[in-house]
Amino acid sequence: MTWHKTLITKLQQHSKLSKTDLLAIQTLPGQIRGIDKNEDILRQGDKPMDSAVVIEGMVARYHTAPSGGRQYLSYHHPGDMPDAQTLFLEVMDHSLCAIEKSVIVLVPHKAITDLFKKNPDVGFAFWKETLIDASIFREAITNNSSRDLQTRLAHFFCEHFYRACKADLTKPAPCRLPLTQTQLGETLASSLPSISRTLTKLRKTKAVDFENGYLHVKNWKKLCELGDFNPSYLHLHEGQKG
Amino acid sequence: MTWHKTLITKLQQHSKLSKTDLLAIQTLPGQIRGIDKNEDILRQGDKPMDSAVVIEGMVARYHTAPSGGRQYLSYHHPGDMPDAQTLFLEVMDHSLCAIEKSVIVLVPHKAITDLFKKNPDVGFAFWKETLIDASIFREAITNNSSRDLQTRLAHFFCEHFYRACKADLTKPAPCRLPLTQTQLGETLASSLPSISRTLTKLRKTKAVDFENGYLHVKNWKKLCELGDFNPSYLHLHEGQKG
DNA sequence: CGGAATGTTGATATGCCTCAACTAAAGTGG
DNA sequence: CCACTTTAGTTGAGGCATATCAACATTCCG
Repeated sequence: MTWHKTLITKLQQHSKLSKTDLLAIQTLPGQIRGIDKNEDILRQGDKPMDSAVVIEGMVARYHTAPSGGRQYLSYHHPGDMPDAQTLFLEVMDHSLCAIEKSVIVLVPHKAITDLFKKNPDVGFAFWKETLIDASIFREAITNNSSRDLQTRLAHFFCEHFYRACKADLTKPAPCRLPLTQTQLGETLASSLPSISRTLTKLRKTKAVDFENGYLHVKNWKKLCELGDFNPSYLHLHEGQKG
Repeated sequence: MTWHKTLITKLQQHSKLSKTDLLAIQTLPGQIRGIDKNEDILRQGDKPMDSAVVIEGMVARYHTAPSGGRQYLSYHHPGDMPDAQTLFLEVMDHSLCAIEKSVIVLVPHKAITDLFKKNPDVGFAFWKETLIDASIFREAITNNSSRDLQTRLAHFFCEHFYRACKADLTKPAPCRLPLTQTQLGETLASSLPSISRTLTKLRKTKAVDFENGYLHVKNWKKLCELGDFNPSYLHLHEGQKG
């Protein structure tokens, strides 16, 4: 299977694409690159000439505080283009790293924007992707600002599980989520000990269990309630609005 | 002055547009609407057929918690299109309201996307606008998650002041910021009393003063330090990558 | 097998929330 | 124009969630 298929599958989660559009996407050139665990793909300040499509693994965006601490902003899975904004924003305002050993494809900006000019609907699909991204950021603001830690954690698990299901990444019951508790803390504005204690509390609800990089969702409905989770902000109702 | 000029000025803050593009933008139809203070323009769940351009005043996006509380997500000024995402996302995942008496222009989605198909560079300029939006959301995640309250407040003031200056909204020294302390709290993940106390502390630094809906920046450099503020995430270096 | 990274648990400290009383300003109607 | 009501802001006291520090247990990995 070519990497184009991975990208197309992702776009089709929310956009309808014509035969012509699909063929056009498949003409995109790209250079495959393996990334080690914890390796940076891009750093704040970089001015890349291409954008990455995730093919395997998981990558994350993060801000670096003056103290050196990290604030993780989002996580990305196969089919995602986590630095799509570099198509039009020259300078990276954050960094991009691999959470686990990953594979990406680097696609030159010029090839992408030329494609958009010839096939506007492809451009709209990519645009929609970046708009869903923005919606996820908005939800993260609310999650980290307005919810208590247990709700926050549960919400984060819900989002990850829901997206993984939609992308069909989670065939067997346990869902891969290769994060340390430290990273969960750096995502959810919390400290490692608090994360640990809150995980224990969540475990006792019998709704989820998180251990060794795997998420075991035992009671989805209950987990959604615990996390105040409503998936509408993910906008994955397939194909509506082109 | 027609409302198109307001929109064009905003786009030109970050994108170069050709004569043809400018003329094309000026053919956009739009319906002018006045909005009262605190009136909602759009609510979570709405499926609008047009997008709003702010012409006068200030509007905000917000999430509503189950308890009824608000989390403000962003603030928008003349020239902004705060619901641009509805071009491609059918359902509103948040609400949009006027912070003060405002004027907006409603532009039909169809007219906008038709324009993009004929003039891709105009589409790219709008796209860039939504990408800057996303960058601001990312910064808000970090601000509300990783910084202490005083830094958070100072950063918020920096962002507002910087954007106002770039948009040339702040000819006289005091910069309009028509928010109550309650709203500041609902923006910065804090309570009213904490905001009040922190404002007093900030006042004592002689870097800023905020009162009666006006922001008095007295020492910009110091305020930036207090707020850990670096404007690069606003991507307003005019015309590059246009 | 040994060292590093990760996770658990406890004790203490603290920033901020909540509640509450009060002041000040602004908007409303007689 | 003034009394009344509402909204906005200040300040204080007490309590709680969570940060921080620390010791220990566990797992991972070369």
